[in-house]
Amino acid sequence: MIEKNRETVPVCECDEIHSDIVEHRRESMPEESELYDLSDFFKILGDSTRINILFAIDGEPMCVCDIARLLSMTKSAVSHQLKTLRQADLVTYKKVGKNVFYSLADDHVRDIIEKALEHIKE
Amino acid sequence: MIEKNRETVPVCECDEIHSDIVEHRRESMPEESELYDLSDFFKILGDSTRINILFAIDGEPMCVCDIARLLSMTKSAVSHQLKTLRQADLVTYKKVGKNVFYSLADDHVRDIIEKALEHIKE
DNA sequence: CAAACAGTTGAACAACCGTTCAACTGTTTG
DNA sequence: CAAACAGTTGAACGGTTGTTCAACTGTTTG
Repeated sequence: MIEKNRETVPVCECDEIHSDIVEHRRESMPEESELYDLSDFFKILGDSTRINILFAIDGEPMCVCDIARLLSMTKSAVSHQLKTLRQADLVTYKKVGKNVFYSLADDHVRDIIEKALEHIKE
Repeated sequence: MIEKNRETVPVCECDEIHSDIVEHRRESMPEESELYDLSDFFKILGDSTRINILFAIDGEPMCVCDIARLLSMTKSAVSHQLKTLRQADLVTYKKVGKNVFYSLADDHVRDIIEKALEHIKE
C-alpha cells in the first residue's frame, strides 16, 4: 500500500535545457509529504474490492458477513480490506453482538468518487 | 496497473444473516465495469511519481528532460510513467523539435486532486 | 552524413500487495 | 461450559508494477 524506497534519488543523465522553468516549477511544487499522502489516499481507492466495499456500505451500514456475501468473497479477504480502509479513516464501525457494522466515515469520500465517476463517463 | 483474475469468484463460507439487506444492496450497486473503470482511474493517481508529474506540468507544459531533472529521476522512468498517463488520457503532448512537451489533458483531474487534498488536510 | 541529444521501448529484476489458509479472539446460546 | 458463529490476524504464495538498463528511433546541427 505505502511506497517504500522513497529515499532513493537517481539522477537524470540529460542536459538541463530550460533551467529557468525547472527552478520556477520547483518552487511552486507542493510539499513532498503532501504528495505522498495524496498518492497514498488514491492508492486506497485504486482497488476494485475496496471501491466495491465503499459502495456497499454507502447509505446503509453492513456487517462483514453480508459484505462478503454481496461481493462473493471470503470474510477474511473482506476483513483485510476493511482494515486498510479503517487505517485510512475511510470507514467507521460499530460492534453489535457478534457482528461488526461498517459505514462510510464521512461524505468527503463520496464526493471524490462521484467526481471521478463523472470524469470517467466524460 | 489493471487488475487481472477478475473472473475468480470465491464463495463466502458464512451464513447469510441479513439476506433482505444484501439483496436490496445488490440491486443498487453500480455496474461491475463501472467499478473497474473507477478503481483503474484511482490506480493511476495512486503513485507518487505520477502525481508528481501531474503537478509538475500543471499550468505550464514541460518536456521529459525537464520533468526528469525536476523530480531527480531518469528520463526512462519518467517516460514510462508518461506513457501510462497518456494511455489514461490524463495528459497530452506536443512535439517541438527534439522535445516533447506534456501538459494536463483537462481541468477535471485538477479538480479531483484538489478535492482529495482538501480531504487529506481535514 | 555523422555526432549529439531527446525521448521511447522491451526485458528483467525487485518490491509490493491482495487473496488464501489456518489459527485465533470474543460473543452468543443451548 | 461447550458448541457455533462473526470477525480478525499473520504467514505465505503468486500476480502486479515501478525502476533500471541497454538498445533503439528520430530530430537537429556542425
